Amino acid sequence: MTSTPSTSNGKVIVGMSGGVDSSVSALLLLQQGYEVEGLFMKNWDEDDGTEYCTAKEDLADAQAVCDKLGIKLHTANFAAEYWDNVFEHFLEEYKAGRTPNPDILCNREIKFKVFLDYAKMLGAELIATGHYVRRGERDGRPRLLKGLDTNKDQSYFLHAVPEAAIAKTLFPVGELEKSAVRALAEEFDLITAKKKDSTGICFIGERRFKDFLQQYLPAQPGRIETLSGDVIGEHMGLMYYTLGQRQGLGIGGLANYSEEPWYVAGKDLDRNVLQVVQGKTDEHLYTNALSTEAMDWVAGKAPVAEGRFTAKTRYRQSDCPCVVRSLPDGGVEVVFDDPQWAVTPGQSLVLYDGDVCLGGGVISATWNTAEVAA
RNA sequence: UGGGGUAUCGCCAAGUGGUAAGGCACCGGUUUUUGGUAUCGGCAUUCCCAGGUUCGAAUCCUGGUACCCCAG
Repeated sequence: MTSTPSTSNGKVIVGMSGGVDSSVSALLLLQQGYEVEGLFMKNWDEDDGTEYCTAKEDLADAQAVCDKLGIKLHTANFAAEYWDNVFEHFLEEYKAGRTPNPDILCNREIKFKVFLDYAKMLGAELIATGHYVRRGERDGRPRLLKGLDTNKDQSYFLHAVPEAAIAKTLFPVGELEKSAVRALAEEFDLITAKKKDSTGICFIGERRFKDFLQQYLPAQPGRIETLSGDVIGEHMGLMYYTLGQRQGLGIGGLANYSEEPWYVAGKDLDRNVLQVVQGKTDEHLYTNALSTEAMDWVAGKAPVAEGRFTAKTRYRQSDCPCVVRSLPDGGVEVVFDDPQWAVTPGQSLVLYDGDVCLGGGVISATWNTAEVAA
């Protein structure tokens, strides 16, 4: 099957998750002549009573793939770093009533920092991951580009990785469609060929989210109110809900209201009240402007002080045209051409210039402005 | 305890003699490396209870029970 690799291209450590994407990444790098080794990271210790042995299965799959490819698999446990640099911040955000995206931090702090350093220790200058993004170059500098498969593009999650790390990373599947990746896995008889894509927080996995949070953040029940102040339910704690959320509110039919479902439109932290509106198109679910905290620019600094770009406020969203203005504190203010649905503080705004992912920042506030985007 | 009204899935609610709509909620699947969204599927052999009429009733009759409103 795979020919004996010539080592002419140097040594690269592939982050093997036990999924099909990283499996095929390793395969492709071998074919490209790299000296390939794998690393399986375990960054979450299941100390909670519940049993989730998926990590064990993933390791077994990663090992099986490496055996098949004839490469060495290292293992490492970065659980301490994950807890300190990702999870604690995750909990702090939730406590503050916001909705963080831990995987973005995980990429910046773990996969493209701790892992990268670890790879150096193993004698490799390069790492590789199974992300659907591409590394490009413009003006002699490394760029983070969207994956070719627009349906799988994961640049949203990597926007906070600095260009120095991007420069040392290979993204073999970023050039491929997902279907081609699976076909390759099948062709080379990799055990992960038909494995379902993993979801849930990276390294933690799929959970009943409210139950999961409840293990770390105690319940603080309060009222659910309409914007006009009618009390129509009870919530378990504001941190368990996010803007635009429909499921889990437990609001049934009400005599003097329509039959439309209810959505979370806001949180009143002072009164511990969850504010809801009825119907997905309620105007209070839309905002057209936002500000962010200090940005993570892939290139290290803002491309321009002000300009037109496109942006995503959540993963897998289409690119939305907007005007971006830099703020003195390193953040940006963004005004969208069109109103955006349920933009949520704590989540990340990610900016694009065509296929180039410029960077992004955590959304700190949203509002509506009458100001027309230039 | 005089008068009037209502009792159908967890909630809202169709159905007035022909063999239980729909929505919300909830549960499960799909989509998805956050949360969320979206999407598909499941969800009352039974209509407050007990009798009766009828070939046949949630729908008619009788008697209970509960709640609501107006009178006291």
